Amino acid sequence: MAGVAVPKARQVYLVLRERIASGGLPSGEALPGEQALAAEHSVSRITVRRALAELEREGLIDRRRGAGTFVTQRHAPKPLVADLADVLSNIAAMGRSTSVRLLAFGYQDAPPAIAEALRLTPGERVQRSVRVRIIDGQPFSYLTTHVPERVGVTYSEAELASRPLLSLLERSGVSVDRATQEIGAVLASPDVAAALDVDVGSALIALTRAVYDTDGRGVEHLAALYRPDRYAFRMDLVRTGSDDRRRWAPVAGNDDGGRTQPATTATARGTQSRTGEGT
Amino acid sequence: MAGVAVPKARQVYLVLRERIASGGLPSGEALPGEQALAAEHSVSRITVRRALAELEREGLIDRRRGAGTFVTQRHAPKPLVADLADVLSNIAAMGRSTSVRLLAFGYQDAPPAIAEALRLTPGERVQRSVRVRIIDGQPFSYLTTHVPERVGVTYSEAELASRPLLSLLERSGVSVDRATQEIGAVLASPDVAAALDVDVGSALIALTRAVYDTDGRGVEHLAALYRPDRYAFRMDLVRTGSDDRRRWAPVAGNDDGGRTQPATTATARGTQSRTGEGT
DNA sequence: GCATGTTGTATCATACTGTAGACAAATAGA
DNA sequence: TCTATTTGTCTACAGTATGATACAACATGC
Repeated sequence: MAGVAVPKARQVYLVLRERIASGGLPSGEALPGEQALAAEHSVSRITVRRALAELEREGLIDRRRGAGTFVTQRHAPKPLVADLADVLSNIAAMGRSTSVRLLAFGYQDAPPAIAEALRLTPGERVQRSVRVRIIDGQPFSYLTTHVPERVGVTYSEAELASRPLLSLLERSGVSVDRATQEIGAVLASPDVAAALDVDVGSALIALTRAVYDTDGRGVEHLAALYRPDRYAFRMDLVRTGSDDRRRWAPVAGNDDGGRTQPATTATARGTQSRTGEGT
Repeated sequence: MAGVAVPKARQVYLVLRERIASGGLPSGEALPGEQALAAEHSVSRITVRRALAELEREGLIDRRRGAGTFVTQRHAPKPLVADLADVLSNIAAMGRSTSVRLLAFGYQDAPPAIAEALRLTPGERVQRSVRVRIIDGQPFSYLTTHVPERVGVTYSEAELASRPLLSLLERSGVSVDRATQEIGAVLASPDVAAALDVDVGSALIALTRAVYDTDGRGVEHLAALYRPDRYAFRMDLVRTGSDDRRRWAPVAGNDDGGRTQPATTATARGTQSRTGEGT
């Protein structure tokens, strides 16, 4: 890691921000003193102060000379929660205003990874588009799609910017049948960070989806990146089966966009590890 | 961001590492020259060289004076893939050797966020445990659980380290009924980073789950963090419904662990997923 | 009041980060 | 062979990050 290390001040900043966001340090709560934080993280007090200064600049904490440092009252807005059992439904059904910004649009040879996922012949032409989805004026997802050329030519650049891609495909006569998606996590690269208005190196949810028609041909490949503070996936499960074969089954998506939850009215989000032990 | 910025060398390093891992730069492919990379990222050549030096140290690239820089052939091992539709089944069924390391165990007052999620009375006592799950000798998940004291006392610390928590609960007479889980992404804090053997500030998948019994009482709260290079969630969907009410339905977890998939050559390699209790 | 603990400020020293330029050494291709 | 390109190495310099220490200003509780 020579030369590419994360500065200590940033590490302390990240830990404290995470602890505040996750509720580990409730609103109004006093933080440990700067000396204590310095000892806890094995850094100097000045380094701790840099981290605290950044948190204060962002309005997460309130520092009062002689008194201490306190978590600001104002709660961060809860992220939009999408039910994974019905991920592909129209997000507009959730009653939020969304818009789309088209960042790139064009045709090219299919990258190897895309061609493999969509079962295309190597070197086949695909349409590539990059879109940013915006909710209530703030970007929350960065979508890169690849579509085989024969499918892509059935709609225009303008249509892509205004209508969901899936509905465009079905309008074009594609009989969408199956999809496989995978969820992971990645760090924000500079271009994505700029588009989503986050710092480079922020954590993002990564969703990769391949959609197939009834003939098993790939018709869409989606690589989506979501801001975890504005978007999360939820899934409700019920325990089914007899005693000797108990297992879990997903609660099928309902049409209110997943608002009817069996539990958790206030989706406690990101309940994250309360530090301490380990190593 | 004064004082808590990510160094440029690390940004370049992260971007290139991501591009290699994602297949954007296939094995054997030549990278752009150092001058070109410097221009592309708007940094000096020396900064680019620092990033390349780190990539070379990790064995991801091969640099040859006079020739150029090339992506190493060796493929990174693909992550273990878990089917989200059957997430809570026993991971042992995957035919991989897993073990657990218990990092913390004790009783305490319920943190506000936990109490809210499990619908506990404020200040109720809970059992807190921190475990790291290891597969094939390598850590891949960091699990923090909170269980109401009345439930927690029915099993011992040693049992927690050796058996899935869910089976312990059912053995204790708890009638597990429903669960809600949410997926997001976070950055690794120092303690988690050490336990999972990753750099501080790495991206991790965050899964938060609340489990309830038939009376709607919370019996378990799990906050799990996964290394995305060793673990990912997958979900298969089919398009159902008549033309006017088309929507997606999850493919229920079947007992071949979801081997009957529509596609996903990319993830179908060999051992297949049933998955991960508590995991 | 006054002791204590807190944050704010200042100083100095050291190491790390980033930039710029120049040149050497090796490779690949004409 | 010759040329252009690429990586390897070196020097110099400015700016930033981190650390150690001391002291000032303020708040709280006794």
